[in-house]
Amino acid sequence: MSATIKSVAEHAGVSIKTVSRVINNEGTVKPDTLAKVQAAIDELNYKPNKAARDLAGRDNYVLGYVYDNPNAYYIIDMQKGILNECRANGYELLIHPCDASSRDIIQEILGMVDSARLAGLILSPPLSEMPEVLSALDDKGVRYVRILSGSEALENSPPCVLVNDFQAAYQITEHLIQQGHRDIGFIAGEKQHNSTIERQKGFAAALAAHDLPQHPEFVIEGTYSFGTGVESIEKLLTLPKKPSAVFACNDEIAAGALFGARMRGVDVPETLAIAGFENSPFSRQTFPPLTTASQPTDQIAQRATSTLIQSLKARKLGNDKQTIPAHVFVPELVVRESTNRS
Amino acid sequence: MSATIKSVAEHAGVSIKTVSRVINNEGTVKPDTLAKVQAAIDELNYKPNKAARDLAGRDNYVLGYVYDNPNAYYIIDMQKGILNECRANGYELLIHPCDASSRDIIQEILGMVDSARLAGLILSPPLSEMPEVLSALDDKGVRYVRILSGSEALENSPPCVLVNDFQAAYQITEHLIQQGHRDIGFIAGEKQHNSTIERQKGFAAALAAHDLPQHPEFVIEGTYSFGTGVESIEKLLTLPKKPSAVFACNDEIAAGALFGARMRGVDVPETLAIAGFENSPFSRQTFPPLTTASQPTDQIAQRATSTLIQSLKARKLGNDKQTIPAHVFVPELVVRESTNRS
DNA sequence: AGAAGGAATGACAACGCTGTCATTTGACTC
DNA sequence: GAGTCAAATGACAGCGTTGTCATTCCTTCT
Repeated sequence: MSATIKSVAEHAGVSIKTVSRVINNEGTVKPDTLAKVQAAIDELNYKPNKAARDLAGRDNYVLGYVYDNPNAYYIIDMQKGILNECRANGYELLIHPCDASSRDIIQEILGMVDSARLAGLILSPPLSEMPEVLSALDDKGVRYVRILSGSEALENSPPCVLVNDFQAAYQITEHLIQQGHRDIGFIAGEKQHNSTIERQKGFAAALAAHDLPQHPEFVIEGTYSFGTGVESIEKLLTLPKKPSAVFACNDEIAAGALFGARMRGVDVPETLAIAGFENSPFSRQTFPPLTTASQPTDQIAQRATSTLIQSLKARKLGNDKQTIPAHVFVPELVVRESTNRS
Repeated sequence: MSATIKSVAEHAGVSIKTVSRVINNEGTVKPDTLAKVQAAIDELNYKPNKAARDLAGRDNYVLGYVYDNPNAYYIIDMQKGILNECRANGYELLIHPCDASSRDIIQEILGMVDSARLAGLILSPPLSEMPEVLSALDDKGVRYVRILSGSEALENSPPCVLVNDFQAAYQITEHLIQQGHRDIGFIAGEKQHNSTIERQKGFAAALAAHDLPQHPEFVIEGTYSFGTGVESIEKLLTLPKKPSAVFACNDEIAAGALFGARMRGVDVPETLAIAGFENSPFSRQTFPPLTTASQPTDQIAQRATSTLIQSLKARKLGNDKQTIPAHVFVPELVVRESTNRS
């Protein structure tokens, strides 16, 4: 059906191998030969057969994105960013949603890497933070890049991209303080997630920096879900001394908190200010819209992918020991009506 | 690294080809040979190399999902359903978000099919409703399954799975009428989408069936977006005669309408009832939660995928002319507080 | 017991590409 | 103008599977 490398070679009057060199940008082809080959490729509308490349070559142009995250907006943005970078570099993407709490999650991932001969994996939280998964991948020699919460990568760690949740949470909290709030509640996501930990640290640090007391009873543990928001606000608003503002660990919790406040007839932001985190689309669609921290998920994903591809290339060229510096993203404060008592 | 078919063959004391027969369930293997081979496969933890299969075989175990849809929840559910079926049948999935309005969308899709040697494509709206895309695929002989709005498939059409938007919209409208509403607004999505057309027809049919007048000024055209909801409600609420209920073409529009109503201080559902469509997660997360029609997106996707795989098998066996009957899904009415003036 | 014929199995080429290594080309030196 | 050497190109095997066709093994029938 479609043109093969052989037909291109004949068309251009060169050997198959030379065409292969052109396709792979090996750089050792004379300019006019290159032009001839390019012309033939264009004319025949030739596309390399991925299966054949994968089979013949050492390296395989397929990346995998493994995730367990109920947040549809996050996943879609991740996919978008990854795909952008994949397309630019001739890679394909296999997606693999999974259940991180499943007993044989490791076998599942390893099996997938094996059967699809993946070149590398992109890992986002919570999978990127599970030591047993990482060490299984290390043992097998599977390349991967991690996206995770933090501000500094460990020495000699596998490549990663960081999101500075601490700083962003600090800023959000500081914004609430500047609005005059002194009693600020905190609603946490899953407490084993780094993002939760970092955000809570940022929150506490901002309070401390402004000499405000920490109220343990103002900190509610939960999950990254709407339901947690609803329930937590219930708890906070029935306290003898109530907070006047709440920082929710993500927008979904914040939306739940907003819902809960409304059910109890509490006005937002007049009586209670609510801030979220993530800048997901619905932070703009609640009433009132949510103050939040904007996390450029697609850019983070794209950066992670380019980092992975870079590390793959480094390995191919043999300089495997080279460490790729981790890029750090800092989510930006976005102020909207939910905290704006003007 | 990983075991090859050859090692399995040696381990089991049979030929490579026999192992291949086992892997592919060809059924012409004696039970005890089969058991021996299976044991060897399990013991060596052998996984067939996809690239090699794709290269050697006629058929390729990779499906593609091409979509252009801003609705993250919809896409994630689609992916989930497709992947379920893919895994059950040993297929891989390549996802390809794209811009349906792009000039060379057809070349883009064809190129993707070519270079990844896709076995078949899954198409959801709006791509599944674009004649130029479909005929390009037909010309190229690319197999695909469509998901689209309707209640009956055309004769001899390529395989598809239908969603009966008409009937669901009829039910929602009837529900509003039963709540005592006589002046009901309608906010449409993109008017070229079949789903919009069918939902509007269902709406009109229900009004007619209950001898209610059609108010053209109550019908607002827009897009499937939050913004449309906000703007449309503005238009409807400034009419000399206002509707007492609104049927929005999807949940996102409905959420926007709710937002708009709230901005104008209009109580929902007391003064204005609002219904959406889709049962996306945030229809449960607005205040008050939205009445809607539940569309089992992941099941629809799974069904579409199994239909595609079935049609692929049929072609392989030569009985290509066999038409696979289209399955019809009817979204179910879900009543929540946004229309419930009790 | 031998023939016949279908079921089960195997040998081998082929799929389209890349890696290795050999060969050719051409620029430069003396 | 012959010699040198790097750059450019090519010939060929091999990646792990499946398709084709040949072969072997049974079962059944005469």
